Amino acid sequence: MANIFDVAKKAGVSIKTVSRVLNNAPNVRQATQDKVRASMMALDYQPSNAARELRSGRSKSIGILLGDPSSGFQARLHHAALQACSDAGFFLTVGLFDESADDWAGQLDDFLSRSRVENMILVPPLCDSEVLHAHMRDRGISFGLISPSRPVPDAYSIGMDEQQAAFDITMHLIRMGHRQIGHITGPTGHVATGLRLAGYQAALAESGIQPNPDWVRPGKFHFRDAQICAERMLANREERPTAIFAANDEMAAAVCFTANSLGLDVPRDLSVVGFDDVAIATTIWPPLTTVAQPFNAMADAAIRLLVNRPSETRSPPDSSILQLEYQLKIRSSAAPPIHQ
Amino acid sequence: MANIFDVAKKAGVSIKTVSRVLNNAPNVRQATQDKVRASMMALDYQPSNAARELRSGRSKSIGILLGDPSSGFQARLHHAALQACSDAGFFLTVGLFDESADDWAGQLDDFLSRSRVENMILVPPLCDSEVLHAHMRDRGISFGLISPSRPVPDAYSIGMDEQQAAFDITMHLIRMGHRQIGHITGPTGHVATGLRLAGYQAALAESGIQPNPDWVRPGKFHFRDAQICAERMLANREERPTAIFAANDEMAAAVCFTANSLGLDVPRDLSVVGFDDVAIATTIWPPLTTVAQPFNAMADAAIRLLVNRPSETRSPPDSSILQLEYQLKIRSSAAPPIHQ
DNA sequence: TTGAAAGCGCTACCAG
DNA sequence: CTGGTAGCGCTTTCAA
Repeated sequence: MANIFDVAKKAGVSIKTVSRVLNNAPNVRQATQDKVRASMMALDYQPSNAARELRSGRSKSIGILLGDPSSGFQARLHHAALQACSDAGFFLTVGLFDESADDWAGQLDDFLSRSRVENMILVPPLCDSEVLHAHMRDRGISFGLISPSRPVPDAYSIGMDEQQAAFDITMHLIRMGHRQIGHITGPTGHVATGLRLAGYQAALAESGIQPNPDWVRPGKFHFRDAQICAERMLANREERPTAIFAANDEMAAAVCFTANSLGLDVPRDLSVVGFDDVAIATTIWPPLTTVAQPFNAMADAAIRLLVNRPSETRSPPDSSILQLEYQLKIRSSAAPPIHQ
Repeated sequence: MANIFDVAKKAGVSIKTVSRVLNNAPNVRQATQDKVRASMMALDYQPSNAARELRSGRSKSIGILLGDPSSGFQARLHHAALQACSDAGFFLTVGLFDESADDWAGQLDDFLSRSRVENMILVPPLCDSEVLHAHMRDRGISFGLISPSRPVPDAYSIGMDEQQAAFDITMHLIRMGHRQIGHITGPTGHVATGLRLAGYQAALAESGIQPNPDWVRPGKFHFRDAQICAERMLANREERPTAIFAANDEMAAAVCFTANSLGLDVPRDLSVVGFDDVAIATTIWPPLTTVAQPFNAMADAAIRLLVNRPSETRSPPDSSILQLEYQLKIRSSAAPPIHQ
């Protein structure tokens, strides 16, 4: 494989000039640049990451810590990070993380030493750990947080307006004509749980709908728990919701499942909406109407901020969360209620 | 961060000796080794991958090409590869691959140039592409194939006995007392489809059960298609299967879904079994009885073979598939039929 | 069994 | 705007 000397020789310049072109340094005449680039092209030149990293001390990898692989949310974020890295010419170095183990800091340290990355992306629930933040600061690691509960000093925080999204999707149901709307929440203690619930409540309030406390139940983000919630909510044939908003897609799938087993057709007899837009939303049938989190945009933003930090954004991260645009995905799990 | 000179100085040896210890080279006295290791420990020394790679030309990364992120199968394999790499002290470099694009060879070349890996793992469907094999051979890349349809010269092939597994899980149903067993197949053209079907048929034959052609239907490995198959199979209340073996877990989930909507309880009125043991198998309720593919063992084996190649297994790969042990996961989606 | 020294491919300092 | 040259941290020949 060709190296920088080959390119320089072919272009009739010094290796330093080739290096400048490679790094988009200023002060290279356009004509020289073109010559160099042509030469690189002709030789199918690819710079050696190892050499660049060794010499510059800067790594072309961005680290991410991932836990539960069966979580659709993490899987989706993982894929988005992969995509974003690839687009930015970086590599993603994944550290498998045991969230249930005690030693979070130790696990982080091991990963940092082994991988030598200097940029990290943290996703929930790790992104809210102050111990982890402190360790990264100590080691001079820059980090981006995706969907943290609150911004963190010296870190880039990226998220979306979850409450507004929950409001919107509930309003979608209301505008279709639903007034009996249930909600299955996430686990207590999880920020998203509160935000999504608040959005749901605000939508009801704004529409003058009296909330029914029996129709708000805790599903812990799990299929099984949500199934039980749905059974309870739908048990009373006289008085049951015509629509259910589940705080994530796995739970929405569970609601569909339960409805079916009670002889209810989705969406004819019951509308169901979810949140996140992960794999299961389009695996099952009917596909779920849900809130699509801007996973790709979030990962892109995180990487761009991390990577452009010294030049473009020369300021240290401000202490706020960069809110990205979510999207309502209208699919077929929700429809107007049947009025008799 | 400490470097090899620091370690050498502290241990009172030359850097060459430290290097020998690092690489488990022979010809280092035990006492010297201990001294060096102690010194490494004390300084919290981590060798620089960049420097090692630059000098030796050998990379600590193993490449993998991944396509459809919503495929539970690929997601599971991805995670297994991550785990195996981490255990072996390697890094996994993922290339996002567009299986639906034409230019497979071009995509591979790009990845290879950019990443500079010299070891690759290929998973279905890429692992069966002869174009890809040829390109890797040309570039001197060693590669391991997971679940290829047939072994490939100069490559390590790893898989499991799919037909036997399909036989086993069908027999599991039969031993519970089922005699009316349906099967939903994968897409035609996919090796696993034929193997799993053959295992199913062999089990029926061995048990003297007359196969019912209406009860074998094509689900293409997709939830939606399988749902339609299940509706057809279960439509006839007089004459319908008491158990269905779906050729993957997503389709088994679809069968559960359909059964529910027809007022059938799983497993009381219908037993359902799947294949693969991916995330959805334990997300839904009841959890699926299924065949657990040895994902972790397959990834481990692939990496071990790739990495130990020069020394341990000095022979080039023999042209056979290393068959690993699968496991029947007995969960609650299958039970004995109710006899009246 | 150990050590001295060369050099992998690149970036960065300092000249010109 | 461009070039010479030192050196990142390690592995590897070659000697001892």
